[in-house]
Amino acid sequence: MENIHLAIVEDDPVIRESLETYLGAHPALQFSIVAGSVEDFLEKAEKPARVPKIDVMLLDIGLPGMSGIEGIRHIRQKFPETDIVMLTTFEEEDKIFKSLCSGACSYISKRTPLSTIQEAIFTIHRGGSFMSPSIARKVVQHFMPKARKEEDILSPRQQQIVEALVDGLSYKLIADKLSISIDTVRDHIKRIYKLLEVNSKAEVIRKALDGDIY
Amino acid sequence: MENIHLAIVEDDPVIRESLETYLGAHPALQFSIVAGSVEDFLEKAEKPARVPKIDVMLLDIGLPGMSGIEGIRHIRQKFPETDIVMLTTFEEEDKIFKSLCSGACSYISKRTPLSTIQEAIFTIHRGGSFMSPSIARKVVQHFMPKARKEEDILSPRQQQIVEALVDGLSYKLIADKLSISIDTVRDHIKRIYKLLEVNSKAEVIRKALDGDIY
DNA sequence: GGGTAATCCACATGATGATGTGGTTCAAGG
DNA sequence: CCTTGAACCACATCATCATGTGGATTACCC
Repeated sequence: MENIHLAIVEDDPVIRESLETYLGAHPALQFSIVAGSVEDFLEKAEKPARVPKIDVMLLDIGLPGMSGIEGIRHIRQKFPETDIVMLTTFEEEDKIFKSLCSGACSYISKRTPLSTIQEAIFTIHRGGSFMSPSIARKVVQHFMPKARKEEDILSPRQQQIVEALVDGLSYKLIADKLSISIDTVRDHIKRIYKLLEVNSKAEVIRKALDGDIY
Repeated sequence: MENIHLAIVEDDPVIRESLETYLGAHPALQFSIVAGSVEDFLEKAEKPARVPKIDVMLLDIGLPGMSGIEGIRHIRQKFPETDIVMLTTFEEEDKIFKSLCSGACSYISKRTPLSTIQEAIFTIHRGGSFMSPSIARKVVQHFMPKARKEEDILSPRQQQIVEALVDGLSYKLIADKLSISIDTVRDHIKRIYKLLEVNSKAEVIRKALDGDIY
């Protein structure tokens, strides 16, 4: 099995060195770059004649200068093949999602034992993803049925109309599609607006796409 | 530590019984209901005078009768407190997401060792979530920056306009917000339509909310 | 220095959307 | 039996949107 090339970006020297020592001790793991900030990392990545190979990267969020989340974009630009693992003390939802949306592939709590982090690196390099359980829970909750404020307040017919609106159809096309008069379409939409407390197509589409309707 | 009450819905008797035997052997785990289909499960859940307690439920997808995914809704209606774990051979993306959207909290491959499944149950009962690594990867990829078809094709100003459209603002309000003439707003939007190859506000909002723009 | 692109603005026209009023039919429930 | 609500349709009016044509300024690149 080939070596896995790692990078760490972490400002706390204690954590950084303990990771470096523990993970570096494994024969299949080796460090390409160890940095204290994203800026530092990018600079070190420029230095060598040829760009170093990095398979998996451990990235802190709370960094001096550019935050880890901002850093993800820059790093992915230069290292599109690298799997980025956020390693952080915070489990705030918005940080988790911002990280994932920016392109991180895993999100691990710093409280996680080193041995588990090591396992995670192998898992990730195999094409998987490792999430701390509490973080995974937050992620799956994002898919879950929402609070259902509007649930069942729209009749089946009204839901069809909303679907059509979301598909970008005009009143005329909706009328054709559902084989009803355009005035009836207007009528439905009037009622939908009242029910959803909106007053434009745009807002309906937004609500629908945000999952605020069903 | 209190006992964890389990349920299994799985049509394959071999798998069902091996789970029952292995997991049931643990002193902290006990089975409330074991069923071969969702229908079977719901019937058994009705029988006793008082509704049985179920903390964690293992649910197969490929079931006779109602599929596991359909079943999630019915089960959550009756057992809103139960954490539902999909346990399945399939790792198809749409099934994963349909399950999560219906309210499953974890998704585990049947190839996973029994000991890991057992650990997962404890993790889940603690309020976490367990995903097989390959499945977790598919989940996080859903958050990742998309194929970037439209990336960078919109100028910063155009992106501001799109944002405003998504917020449901009219041309007039956008003009006020950006302190420009309404005709200029029209002008921007004309160009945006050409770039995105659409011809209505609705489609722009859809694209933006689907992440097809940035 | 001419080409290109982004931003800005104006005028005009037809299509679409938002909203109100008024009416019919049918099915479900008190 | 009568009310209520969903779904259906029509007419009317004003606002907003979609689209075209034409022009100005700035800035950057070859």
